[in-house]
Amino acid sequence: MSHQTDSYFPAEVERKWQACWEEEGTNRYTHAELRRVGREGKPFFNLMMFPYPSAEGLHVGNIYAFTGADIYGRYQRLRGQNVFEPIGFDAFGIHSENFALKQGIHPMELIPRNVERFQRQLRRVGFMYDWDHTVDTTTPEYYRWTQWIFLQLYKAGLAVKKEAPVNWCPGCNTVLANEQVIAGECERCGSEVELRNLSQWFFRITKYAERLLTNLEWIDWSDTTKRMQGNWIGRSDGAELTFPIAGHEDSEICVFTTRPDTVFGATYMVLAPEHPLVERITTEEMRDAVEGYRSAVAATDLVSRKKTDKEKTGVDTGGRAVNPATGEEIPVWIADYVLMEYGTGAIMAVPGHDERDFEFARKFDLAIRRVIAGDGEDPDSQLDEAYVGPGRLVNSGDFDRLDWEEGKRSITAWLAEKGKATPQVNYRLHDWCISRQRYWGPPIPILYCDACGTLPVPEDQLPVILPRIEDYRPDASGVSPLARHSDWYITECPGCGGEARRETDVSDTFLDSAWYFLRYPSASNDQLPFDPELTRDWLPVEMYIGGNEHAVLHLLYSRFITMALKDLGHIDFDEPFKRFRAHGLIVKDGAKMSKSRGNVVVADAYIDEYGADTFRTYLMFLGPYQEGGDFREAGITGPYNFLNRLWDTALSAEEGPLDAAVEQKLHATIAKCTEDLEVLSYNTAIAAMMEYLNVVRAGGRVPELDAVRPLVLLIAPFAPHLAEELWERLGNHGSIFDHGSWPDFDPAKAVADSVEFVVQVNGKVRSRMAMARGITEEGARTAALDDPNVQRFIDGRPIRKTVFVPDRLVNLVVG
RNA sequence: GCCCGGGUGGUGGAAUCGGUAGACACAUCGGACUUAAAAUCCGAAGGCGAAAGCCGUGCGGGUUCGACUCCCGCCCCGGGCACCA
Repeated sequence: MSHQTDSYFPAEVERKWQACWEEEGTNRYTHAELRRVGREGKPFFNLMMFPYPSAEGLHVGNIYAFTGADIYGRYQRLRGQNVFEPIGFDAFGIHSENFALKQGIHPMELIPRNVERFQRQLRRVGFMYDWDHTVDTTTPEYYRWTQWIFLQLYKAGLAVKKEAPVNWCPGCNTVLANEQVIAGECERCGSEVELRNLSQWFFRITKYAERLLTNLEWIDWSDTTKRMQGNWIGRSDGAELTFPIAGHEDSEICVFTTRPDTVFGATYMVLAPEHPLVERITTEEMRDAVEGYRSAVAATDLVSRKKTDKEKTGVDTGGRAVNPATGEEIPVWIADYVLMEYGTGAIMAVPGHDERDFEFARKFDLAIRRVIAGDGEDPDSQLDEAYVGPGRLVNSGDFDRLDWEEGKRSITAWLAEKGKATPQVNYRLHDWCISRQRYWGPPIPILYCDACGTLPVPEDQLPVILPRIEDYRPDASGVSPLARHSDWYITECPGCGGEARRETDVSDTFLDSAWYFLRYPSASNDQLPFDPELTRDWLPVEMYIGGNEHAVLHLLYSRFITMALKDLGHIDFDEPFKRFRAHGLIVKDGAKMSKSRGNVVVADAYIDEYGADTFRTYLMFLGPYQEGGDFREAGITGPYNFLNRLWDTALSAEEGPLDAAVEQKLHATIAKCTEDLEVLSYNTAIAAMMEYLNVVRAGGRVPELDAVRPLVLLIAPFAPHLAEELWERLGNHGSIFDHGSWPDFDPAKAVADSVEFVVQVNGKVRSRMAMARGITEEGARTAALDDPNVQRFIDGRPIRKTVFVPDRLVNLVVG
């Protein structure tokens, strides 16, 4: 029995410390503590993206993400920060609902079951979660405030109902936000998305487009994430130009262009088939053709409409517009390559300098005119394809010879003077459609009364409870299953006391997650969504770690909601997450893990066999955290052996002075780990600790206690249970995370006295020799010349030049 | 098509203000311990070569005393965007 206590049994150690953390409240704050620490301490809100609690249980991908975030939190805690690390469950939404339908279990039963299982699994991995501050978006206590946020936006005019062409998924029987449509398909079920005109609730995120974009310049986020958001917002600078319509002096065609410098080359125009002016400008002769084309386009779904590889189609309306620069009359066509939803739904076509227009002009034999000449081209150089590069203006009247950039400004100013141009900025970003014709979400808190019109549900009547209904399966009607329950949707009008109908759509699950970080500190507050004092002290979030798959969905929406709440006076910061870091994806055999591929790694078996500490360390050792890595079963024994050796070393260590070599390596290791943890370079930090342990144990020497004690702290963020146990066995009391602190290092001691010096002859390594740190060029050169092998390669030739890199190398250039 | 990220031993990966390529680990091989095996410990190892040495960081050029690192031109893989005017 006695030998047992000297061996590392992860299961035992982990059980012990998880129970201890639970009992002692090591990772929990009481309400009073949260308040006090927020006010007086060093509050550090360490956030990770809360999971969707699927029925399959915790995924290795989740564990990978959370482990990296937990390590960062534990590291900050050892550095003396008061770390608040909560977790919650994002359990509303189509995904849960579809799964519930498939299983035939009501989501109100399924979800709590999943959440419970997730909690159990999360505890096993040893995360530092404050289980007293958790959220579940499906509870009325939470979605009451999701509805409250909707109402605040509604009152501010940021939530509006409008009829619009929307993405309709025939598989899920609901609308989707643009962000949820991937290459024309539903990101959930893969069905081809259709276009439907429906009345929907939108959040006017486009009002914030510019602010969402410019703040990207200063927030401390992963570049990849910022770039994706920037592209998504898609600002483009140009001008709106007006083209009079021949024979209709009372109306004109307005177009958006980023190339006003090419207006002299606009030889025709194209309207989107849905454009309201089509009716007016179409001539009698063309009417049949135009109507035919319009109905054909209307019958086309969004997917094929937006395909770029199909041949261009279109019809001449017979109408003519006047090019405001040249005064020429040019034909007006309609074509489906012009989209109603972007810009003004109309373009001036410049076939000489736009690939799409070029292709169209070629097909329909429309005039192509060069107005930009690149290097080596003249005004008459033939155009075999659209020239979209830089150059100088040609065939452009008084503007000839101007550089195109200058041309943009000059022509816009010239046309503006004539009332034909306005500088204009456009964004690719669309308003956020938040209504869903589904069951499993928070009902949108709106009432319709025949007498009073559209009314918000009074705040004191929140939450609007999602009723338990059994027939929650959606149909193709375009209305929510809740609309089948008049006992629920018929209610009393708060305005006139008469009969009112509830809005039967529920809100998008991305609204639930767009504000959950505000809720954590105030998770149990039933008076307010977020306590003003706690919010002031704990927010914005110090560090947020999550996947880049949410770069343009969750992260953009969260920023928008935060800005809106600030403008409405509820919080005093613009940006919710001071730092955001995207982690990589963990894959298996080079492919994303998925049930359909059958390559999902189940964590439980590995934790059973090796323990959570090994599993955590292994995941972080796979590769750079921010790049992800390939899960290979074999590799796990590396970290496992390392932790075992650490255990044995710690328990066999003795009191005594440190060897010089060990001391130097110790300081170097602390320095390296500190640097690496700051930037989430976990794999190299682990490698440094392994190297250090190899030095401590080299040649079977007896390890010193002073060599081991700091290492226990360095490993603590990775292997918290093991660290606690060793900390205790080394004679300490209480949790290492409360009583230990991250070790300091002395930069002077981190470098060795002797360095291995390289001698090169003509840039090739010819010798290596140990030299004293700080050796002079002369000293190094003399030593180098003493070396017979170096002499052999110099071969009696004169030394033309000596290159000296202090403490690294000397290169003798001969010949 | 456009914008990112990446191509390094048998494998995962280290090292990029230009300065010892392959740290650390996996797998492999050899040794110790064991009746034996597992576990553990010690050691070897980029390729070619007996050795000296030569060659080696996706490919082709270039700059440099010196290039995984910088420049030019390509190829391949992963991600994002895409008739956005």
